[in-house]
Amino acid sequence: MYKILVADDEKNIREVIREYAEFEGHEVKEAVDGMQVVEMAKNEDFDIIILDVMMPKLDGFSACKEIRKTKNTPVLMLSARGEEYDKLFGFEIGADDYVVKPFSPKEVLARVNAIIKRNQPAAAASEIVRFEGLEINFTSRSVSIDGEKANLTPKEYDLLFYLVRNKNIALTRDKLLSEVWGYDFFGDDRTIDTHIKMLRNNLGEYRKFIVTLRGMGYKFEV
Amino acid sequence: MYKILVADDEKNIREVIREYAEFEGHEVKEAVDGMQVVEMAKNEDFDIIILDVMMPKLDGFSACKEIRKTKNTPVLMLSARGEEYDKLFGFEIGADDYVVKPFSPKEVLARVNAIIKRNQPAAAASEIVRFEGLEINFTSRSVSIDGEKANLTPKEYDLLFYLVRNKNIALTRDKLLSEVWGYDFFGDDRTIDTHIKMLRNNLGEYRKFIVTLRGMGYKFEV
DNA sequence: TCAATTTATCACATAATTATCACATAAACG
DNA sequence: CGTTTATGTGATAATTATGTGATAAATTGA
Repeated sequence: MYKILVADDEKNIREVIREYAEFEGHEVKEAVDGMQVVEMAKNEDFDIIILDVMMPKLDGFSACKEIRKTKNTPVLMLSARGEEYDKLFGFEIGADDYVVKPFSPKEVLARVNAIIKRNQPAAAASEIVRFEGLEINFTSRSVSIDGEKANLTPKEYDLLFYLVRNKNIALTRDKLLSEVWGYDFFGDDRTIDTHIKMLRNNLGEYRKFIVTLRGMGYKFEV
Repeated sequence: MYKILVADDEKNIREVIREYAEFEGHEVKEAVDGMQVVEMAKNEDFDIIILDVMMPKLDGFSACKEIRKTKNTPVLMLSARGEEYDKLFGFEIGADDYVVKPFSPKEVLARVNAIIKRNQPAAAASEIVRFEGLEINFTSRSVSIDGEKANLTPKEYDLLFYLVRNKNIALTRDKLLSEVWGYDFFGDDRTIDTHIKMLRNNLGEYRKFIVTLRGMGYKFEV
């Protein structure tokens, strides 16, 4: 069962997707404009967000960009034929896939399933991501650098994994502290800096992926 | 490592895919038209075939159909925007997935990986597994070390078997307790450590396979 | 039942990790 | 430029996690 957020100003579009998705056993929530979908996406974790390109208040592209500032939730774009193909095809705005209207709900759900599967590899398959020579295996809790096994401490793993799971998202020290150290940690902000330092040392040349956001925190940027 | 066959008449398309795929450690062969790809696909076993829709001599749809007469090799279709959407979306011709040009090689490889994983169900577990001189026979519930029968206690067998069945997967103490001891065991976490200790002692030099994941638990790593 | 075996827990030894501090360095700012 | 502020970093004490031997409790099998 997936949690799906559908954003479209046309009621019948939302309904046809809802109907089909619920038939497949998914949970569907709806948004009617770009502002609303951004709001909902920030406050709740969805497995996928389906965004119409043409929406009141905030268009789909901008909504997608806005969402991506805080979450990596997969996004499927819906566009009418002829609408700004280049943006769509370039995947510049960070959408995972798109469907051109008119579509069949079956088609949309097939893509939804494909995207989610791609983003949540089956339990059997190892969950591995790679950035150049930096390979991160979440399943086996291991990291290798140019094929060489890295030896990280527990906090370093936790920190790196969190950064990577939220890659390209700016993370404040507060956010990192509460997510990696736990809400009940009341120590010093600067503790993070030390762990970032150690993580960087362990990552060798791939320390470049960990970028400092002055006055804010850090992010893993690829 | 997968064997990938890329068929496209555009050289730069083939090259961009080859480059990215080889970076991921795959083997890539190329075909420049529909006839050639059918020929190659029939004579050699690939893990996946990437087919452009528009190709000289024989188009991608027909090539796919032709290949499917003799092989079930997964097929990923590449199509330019606007090309016969209906056929594509219907997956009528038996393609496993499709990507619309222009695409990012990353996107293509992500789909390649997804398709291959989907098509290679985990091999049936062999009743006997061997890691160097450590032989584990699940059927007869026995373990031998360099040919010498090891004498494990029931819990040691259970623990070892579980670790091995989940090799290369990080297992928390909680997970081990609930899976090996049972969900209704409410004892001490550290009990595991003692059993790991005894198991290690029994495995001799092959204790190296059992690695401690500090702050987390253990895993069997090969 | 009772001895043998297995299991769970404890206590202590050892090893690894972590948080913090102090100072160095770099960036931002007027 | 000099000042202020933020981040980088080495050192280290304190903390925490794991390894392990001993032992008590539980289970098994004759």
